[in-house]
Amino acid sequence: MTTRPRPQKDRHQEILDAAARVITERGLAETRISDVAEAAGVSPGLILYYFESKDRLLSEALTYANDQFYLRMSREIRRIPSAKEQLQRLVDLSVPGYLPEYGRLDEWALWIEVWVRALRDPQMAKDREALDQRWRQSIADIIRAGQAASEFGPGDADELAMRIGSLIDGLAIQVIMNDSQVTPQRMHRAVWDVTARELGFDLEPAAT
Amino acid sequence: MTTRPRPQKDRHQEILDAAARVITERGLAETRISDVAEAAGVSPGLILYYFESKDRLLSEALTYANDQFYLRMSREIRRIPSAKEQLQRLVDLSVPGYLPEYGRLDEWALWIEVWVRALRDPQMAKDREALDQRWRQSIADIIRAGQAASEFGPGDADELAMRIGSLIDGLAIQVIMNDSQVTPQRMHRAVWDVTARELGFDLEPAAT
DNA sequence: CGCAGATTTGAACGGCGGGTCAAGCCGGCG
DNA sequence: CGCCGGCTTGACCCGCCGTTCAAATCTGCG
Repeated sequence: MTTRPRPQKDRHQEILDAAARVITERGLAETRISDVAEAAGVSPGLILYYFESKDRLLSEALTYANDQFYLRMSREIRRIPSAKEQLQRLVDLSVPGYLPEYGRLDEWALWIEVWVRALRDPQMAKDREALDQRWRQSIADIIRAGQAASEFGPGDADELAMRIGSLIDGLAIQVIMNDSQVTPQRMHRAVWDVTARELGFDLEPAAT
Repeated sequence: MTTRPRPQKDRHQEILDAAARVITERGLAETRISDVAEAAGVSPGLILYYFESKDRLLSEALTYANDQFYLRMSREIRRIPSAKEQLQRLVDLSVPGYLPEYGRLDEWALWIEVWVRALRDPQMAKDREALDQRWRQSIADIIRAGQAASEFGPGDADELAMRIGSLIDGLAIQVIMNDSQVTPQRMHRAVWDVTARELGFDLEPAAT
């Protein structure tokens, strides 16, 4: 009770990581406890020792993975000084498969699993909303910063963030699905183009 | 062999309809054959008499349902003479829950199930791409018609269709998820607003 | 009416996989 | 060194559900 806050945290995280990997690979529906155990290099029984049920494990793994994803992106963007370049970087990172070294296609696929699950699982619904809100928020923050620095034109930052974020979501789906019409490059151009128009700047630095 | 083209088609469709209803209600993952049987008012065995496996049944049901959805919308829009009003109607119908009498929230949810499944099922991936392509196509057609009639400004209709369609998708997800920030009204305004700007017309008829 | 084939039923099978548990293991502490 | 409690194992249990199948029913036709 007293000194047990973080000792087993390792296992906890290891399992969540393993679960995220398995879900990415096999899909939520096809993920078995034994798969996660194998991926984590432990016995199936141990999984249920750390998580009270398969459902809880999978839910936690999904939010955990998306959280990590966000944190990684967020950390990187925070370093960049100019708002416009921050936004540019955010767009680059938001296009699945655009930067080869980053964000493999499958990571995005986890979002879709989250959505499906959120349709029925109230906890997941709540988590999803929080995740999305934070995402829109960071876009809005960049926009506000850019407006303050006169890099962008005026406009309701939250509204603009919603629009840009949603456009990204909608296009990302097609890209993840490997749609023959919607390639990463085409998505990138579209997003950046619309962003420029909505924020009222020119898009000289077209390529990255 | 000779006179069997359509006699059992009834059952086939009845079952697909039932399956779509059950999936909408319970979610793909939780749908059992016996649920579909019950919903269709037949015995479980019969389901497997008409469909070679649960998987096939569910896949077919998903594409079938989305197909119906599209057909319904398409049929209605074709009646409208002006391109701008066609587009307006399309937007109205595309916002989940915007028109109370139409397109219940759950119908949209089927799309998400399609996406998840398409990630792993090649047949479903192919169907999904066809469905999406047709959808973008109809938007593009309206745009082209509007441009020909000088209702809209110039621009690559396919590109514009992709952008508008994707924005709709991205926003619709949030609305389906019941996001507290993204209400149907707000989505509607955003879509129509962006559409107006991209197509270069004014948005006097704001409300429907 | 009686037969053939298609349709429909529902009981039964079989495997899969989530969850349980009794038994070992291990590290620290007295 | 030996004990204690948390950690870990893997075999086992058990219900669920997709699928099969033999039998019942129905349909139209001669």
